[in-house]
Amino acid sequence: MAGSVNKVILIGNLGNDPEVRSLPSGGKVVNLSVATTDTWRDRNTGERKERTEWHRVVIFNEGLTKVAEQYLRKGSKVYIEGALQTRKWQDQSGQDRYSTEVVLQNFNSNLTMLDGRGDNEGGGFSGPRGGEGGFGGQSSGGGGQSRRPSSTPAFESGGMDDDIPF
Amino acid sequence: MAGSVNKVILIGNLGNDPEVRSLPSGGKVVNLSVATTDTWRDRNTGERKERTEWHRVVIFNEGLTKVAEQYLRKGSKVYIEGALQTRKWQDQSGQDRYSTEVVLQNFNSNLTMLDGRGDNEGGGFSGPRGGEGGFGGQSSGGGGQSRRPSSTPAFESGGMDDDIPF
Amino acid sequence: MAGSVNKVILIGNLGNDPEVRSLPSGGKVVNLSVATTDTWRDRNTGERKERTEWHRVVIFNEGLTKVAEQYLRKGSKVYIEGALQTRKWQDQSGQDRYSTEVVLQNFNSNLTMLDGRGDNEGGGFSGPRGGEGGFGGQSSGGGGQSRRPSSTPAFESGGMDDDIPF
Amino acid sequence: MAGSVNKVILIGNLGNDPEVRSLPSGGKVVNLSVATTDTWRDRNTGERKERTEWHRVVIFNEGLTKVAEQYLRKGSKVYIEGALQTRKWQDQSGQDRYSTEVVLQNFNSNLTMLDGRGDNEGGGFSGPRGGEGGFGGQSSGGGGQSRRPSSTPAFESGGMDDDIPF
DNA sequence: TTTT
DNA sequence: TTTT
Repeated sequence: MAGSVNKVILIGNLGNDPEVRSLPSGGKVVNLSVATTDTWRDRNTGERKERTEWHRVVIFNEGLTKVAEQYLRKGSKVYIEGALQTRKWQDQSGQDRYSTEVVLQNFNSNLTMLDGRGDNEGGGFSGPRGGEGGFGGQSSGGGGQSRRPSSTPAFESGGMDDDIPF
Repeated sequence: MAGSVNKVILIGNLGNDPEVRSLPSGGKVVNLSVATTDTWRDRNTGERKERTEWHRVVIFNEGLTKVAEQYLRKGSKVYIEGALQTRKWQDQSGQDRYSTEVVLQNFNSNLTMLDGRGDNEGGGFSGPRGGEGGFGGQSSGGGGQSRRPSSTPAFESGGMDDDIPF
Repeated sequence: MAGSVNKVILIGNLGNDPEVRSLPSGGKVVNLSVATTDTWRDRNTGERKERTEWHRVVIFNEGLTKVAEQYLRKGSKVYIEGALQTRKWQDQSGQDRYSTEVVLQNFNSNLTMLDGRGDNEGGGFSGPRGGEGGFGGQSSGGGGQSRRPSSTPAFESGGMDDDIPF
Repeated sequence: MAGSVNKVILIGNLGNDPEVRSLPSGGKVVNLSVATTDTWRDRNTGERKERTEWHRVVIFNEGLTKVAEQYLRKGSKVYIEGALQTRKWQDQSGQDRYSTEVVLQNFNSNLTMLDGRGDNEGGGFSGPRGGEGGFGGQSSGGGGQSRRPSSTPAFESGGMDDDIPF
């Protein structure tokens, strides 16, 4: 159909290091688990509420898989732009199951690291962005994750949820 | 967590009439099934490919449930802005299952009908939009589905503006 | 800088036919004037208010200039995704002036026609989209402005899909 | 008009402290100057290029003016969601001039601070977000700009997160 | 004027 | 200048 748009925009933190898999074709696929958290005050009681949502993100775009592999780590804050896709699979009993993922496949995807350096003393970094001369995917990598592995954190666990479907 | 964004933007068509359910609270929930379709040319064969994605949309926002119920029908083209949410449920065998939906619950949601009138003879229409005086959700409904022309409301025309800078 | 996002999303109507200019380089630039209108009810008086905003859109992306030139006309409804850019120029008295435009230059841009056919009896339609095999810009063109019926491209009908997973 | 969308999404840094002005009505308006930067490699020379765009952002939304005033400072990184608006004014010579701004006025706006703490010694952090019980605008404020340590809000500390399921 |  |  003409006139279709399918876009997801997320800003959140990685729950784990990126999972990188190699494809037979030689390419790579990267899976991210990204948390977004809404907090609000209960209209009646006034108490602070919180709900964390976990998003399964799959990166096929070549430039973006590199950014993810090199710069992202557990705890990294990212901006993600992709498309919703529901994949069908069979569970062990042969039953049909569905998983919905945020897919970064084409040029109309984006992955940008939002973590500044914790210890921003002068250096800096600016990863490759597929700008006017780009390669099919805008990307921007941020530095400094590997330099502070021990301080990874920083994002608050909201009551963890057992209910995660993937 | 602070600094979180969870946003989905869709433009697509309804695969069915909206499903409206009443809640014990007196409120209503509306479910939509929205199709988006990507088409592209195969890099190698050059043939035209197409993939349709179906999105489950759930509307809790009161203003938007009204718009959906009144104006949307099977085939309607809509602009939707909501958030990704994965819900856990049990299937008949008691097994955990998960469904990911696009939820329109809060002010930061939007539902706009994009169908002009197929036979644009006369009426016009501009539904309620929660603008500056809004009620917690921006909405704009359009009439003119040819299946219910008689219910197309006729609003007045907007005047021209001299102040355009180009 | 890393970690930057500059994105504009518009759905509106063209106030005029697209203005196409050829560049010395052989490329083309297309300018669109796009109107978006907000309507709301005055909080106090309850009367209906309306404000129309005009947006200057500039298309450099090659695939999208073609879509604009071929399919868009005065009145066309479009979905646009681009970036904000402010350009400096000198007026006749040599004074500096600034114009802010929505620029569609790179892959991270999109232009999709949202007009169904005015006389939508039967045919569907599916324009070219720069999908996985795209050329640096997602695009979807639609025909059928009633003002130029003769040039309406005849694309095949996209039928409804049985594969709905819910 | 129905079927209109006017949305701007920015992630960038403040070039200056927010400018806060009080209105006769008792309300406040906050102006931000936000930079976004695109970097790319020149297709021919291969050298790194950069273009910084400055955006004028105007916040009328009450909840968001508070967030801006309390938490944002020169250098802060922010996520902004608003609408494009062009304003007409007269320069000293009485000539018409136009300024295009990103306006955060209604519920369909958002302002979220993206700066983690520069010196991440201590805690996590979670600012207020106008969720389901919000006041007409989603907001998230973050503290910890090192330039005003004394005003760093003391939010509860986030624990380490062993619980992430994937 | 920011940031990298 | 559009559209409703």
